[in-house]
Amino acid sequence: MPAKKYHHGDLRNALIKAAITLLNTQGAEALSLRAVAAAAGVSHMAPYSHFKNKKQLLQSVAGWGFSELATRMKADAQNRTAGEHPALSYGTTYITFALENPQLYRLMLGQLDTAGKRNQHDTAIHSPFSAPAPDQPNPPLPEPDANAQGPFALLQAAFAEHISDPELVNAQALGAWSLVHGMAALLIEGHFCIPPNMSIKDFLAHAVIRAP
Amino acid sequence: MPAKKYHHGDLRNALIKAAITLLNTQGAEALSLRAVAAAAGVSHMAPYSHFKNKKQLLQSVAGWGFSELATRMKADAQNRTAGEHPALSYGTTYITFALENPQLYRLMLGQLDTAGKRNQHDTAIHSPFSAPAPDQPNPPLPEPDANAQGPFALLQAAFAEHISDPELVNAQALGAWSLVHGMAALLIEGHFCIPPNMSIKDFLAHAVIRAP
DNA sequence: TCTTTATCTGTACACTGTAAAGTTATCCTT
DNA sequence: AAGGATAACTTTACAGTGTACAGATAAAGA
Repeated sequence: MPAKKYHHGDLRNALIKAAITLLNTQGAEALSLRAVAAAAGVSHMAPYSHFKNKKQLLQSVAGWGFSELATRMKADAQNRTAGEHPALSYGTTYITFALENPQLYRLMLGQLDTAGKRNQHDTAIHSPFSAPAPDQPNPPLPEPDANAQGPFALLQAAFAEHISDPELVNAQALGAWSLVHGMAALLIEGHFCIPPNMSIKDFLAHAVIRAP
Repeated sequence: MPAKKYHHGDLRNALIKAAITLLNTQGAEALSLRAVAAAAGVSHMAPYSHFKNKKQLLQSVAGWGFSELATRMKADAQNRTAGEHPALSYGTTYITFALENPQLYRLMLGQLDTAGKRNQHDTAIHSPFSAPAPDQPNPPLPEPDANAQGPFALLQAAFAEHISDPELVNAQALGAWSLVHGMAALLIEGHFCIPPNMSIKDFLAHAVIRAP
């Protein structure tokens, strides 16, 4: 293993990794570009060889998180018990991930928007439900995988099995996504807790509104 | 009207107002303490006479927003058509508010947590669904009102009418809250749009999951 | 070997939040 | 009305931030 080279060799991924470590240990406030560089053992300007600016580094971190989340969602969905609705599986994985990685999840949410200046036609949803595509150039960290069919499409397909109206299918899928997304956000901010005698999956199932 | 006094007289509220204006015109990135002070026509240290630090100013801004939102929710809920579920009314108002004030809403979300350092027992939910209590000392801006019964309690009561199990009532109310919260967040980040031929209320009603 | 090029360092600057001390006006007592 | 206490505001100062620019270094190709 190379001890201390001038050219790091894999600085880009090392920076993302360092950022995640820093995030988990010191919190989001301490996540400065300089601190990340120092944690990776390079000068505070080295990151600019691999990222346009701080925001782009954070987006790469978020992208890695989304990629990781998508991988887990896919895996859990395949292992689910027969007859279980895919949405329940996805949602449980999603919420579990958020609760296990609150700092990272918060950062992911923060990088979701296009920095406020939403320009014309960026349909790139960049979310767990439409495949992240973390970054274009270098291959990111372990690179879970770039699956063509995002979870959201599968979600729609699941609802389409019992509903004919395509607009209703869409609304239902978006409703499921919204519910899970909102619940994760409220949970990690501590606005309520899941009753200790319930699993996340049970609670999620109970939280689905019974239409009158 | 006083032209230019050394003692502003109402600087605290002027700062909150200036912050909101700055937020809507220049965006969140430009919302520095110094910029807010300058917009209010005072030195950059003047805010420290009224706020402990920047975070406290932002929390007051968020608090004003929550107060405003709660007022609207209450008003709309009272004017709703007979038979309409309170949750649908609340949700529509909530989402409408978020879409009309995306910058403010984002800031409100960001100030929701206890700055990451969630300490032991802060049950203070500080959200639209449990009354904001924007700040303790000075009376904030127009001060909509401090209603004892928060929207969330009313939400629970509405579900309790048709459901007996109290734990299920709670889960349903939290599910409704999560759905609305998540949908608002996803909408303002542009992850999907409400079909142009649908009202927010219609879409929300269609998004409620039809349990199998 | 020499040149090119990507990667990393050093220096510099504008801007941020905030600490400390000084200034000014208002209020409260007499 | 005089004078002192106090709250509101200003000035100065400093460490930390993101980033622009120019230079140093090492790897790769000629």
